[in-house]
Amino acid sequence: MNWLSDLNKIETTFAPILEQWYLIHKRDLPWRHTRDPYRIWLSEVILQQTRVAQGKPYYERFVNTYATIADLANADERELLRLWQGLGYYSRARNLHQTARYVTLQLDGKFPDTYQDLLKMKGIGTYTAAAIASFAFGERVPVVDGNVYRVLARVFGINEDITTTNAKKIFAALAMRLIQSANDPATYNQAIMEFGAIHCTPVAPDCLLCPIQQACVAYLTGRQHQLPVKSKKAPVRERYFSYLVFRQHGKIALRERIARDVWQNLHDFYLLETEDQKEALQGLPLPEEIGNVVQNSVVADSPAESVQLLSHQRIRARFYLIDVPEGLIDSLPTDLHWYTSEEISHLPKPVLITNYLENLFG
DNA sequence: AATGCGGGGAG
DNA sequence: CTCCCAGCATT
Repeated sequence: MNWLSDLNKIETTFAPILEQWYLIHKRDLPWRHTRDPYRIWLSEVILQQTRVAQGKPYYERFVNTYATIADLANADERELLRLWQGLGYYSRARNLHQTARYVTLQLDGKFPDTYQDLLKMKGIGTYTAAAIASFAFGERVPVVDGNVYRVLARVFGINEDITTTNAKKIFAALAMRLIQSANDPATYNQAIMEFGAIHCTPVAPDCLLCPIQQACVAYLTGRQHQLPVKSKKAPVRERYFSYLVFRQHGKIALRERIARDVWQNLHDFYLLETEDQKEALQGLPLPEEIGNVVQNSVVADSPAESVQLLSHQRIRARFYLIDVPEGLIDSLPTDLHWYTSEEISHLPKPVLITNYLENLFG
């Protein structure tokens, strides 16, 4: 059958075509100049769900601060989180630290060097394991990330919803067949992601200059903009935060967030969350533990609302600056700690908090 | 199989 | 505004 031979042809020529395209069009990125598994791992974790432009300065700071995995293993976790601040998905930083310690202490500093062993590390899933295995060790295992889903869905006309388990199996199997024809697995893996990132882009793919245009099912059927199929995500949760910013002698009270919630292990102020919008301190249900203090303190702020948009929540926050009189400090909750502005600058904090403090301190 | 987890840039 | 980014862990 004709269609069968055509399909086989594109399956075997796909990888070499992309590899050739890559050699001409690739960007010069810092992690492409090393085969050190530590640096490759670092770059891959930073780039999880993160654009190259956003992650690049963080990568530079991390390799400068922690030159080796042993340095990272010995790092203070708070300092590490401070360096990660602003990048989001903070569990990545904690998992990074945990794996650095495991490799340094339990594996005698020898980074796992196969896909299967890499998968066992905290924070390393199928994508990152494939990336490290191929980039650092040349293993012939395909990366499947958001770029790959998009490129393969279009070229091969796959309509499966990419958020489903079935789709993951289909794409993984196809990717495994395709990489068999690559001249070099590492180059091919870089190539397909780079191709998705700068050529076969989500909104405006450059089909007119595409090297596989005549083999692309989406192009030939005019469905570039329908593929890949991705089901709707859950609606954004609305949350209302009222922060009580206790201040005394220029120090401010913060505490570490420990609940299973956004910004775990980062620092913020005393927080009252309500089910609906509260526009003034008077409307807040003040708990016993702070009621006395607030009643007898000077409230300096009549705060405007600041909004922090996450991908899954919209947090509307108001900050009430509260000058605590002498003697009342002992009646505040014990998990609050007092810091100077200098000390606060070293604490890892959400962007919402950092922005407020910049406003406060100038 | 579903859900939660940040922040920012592009269009 | 919407989409989605070199995903992963947990339940």
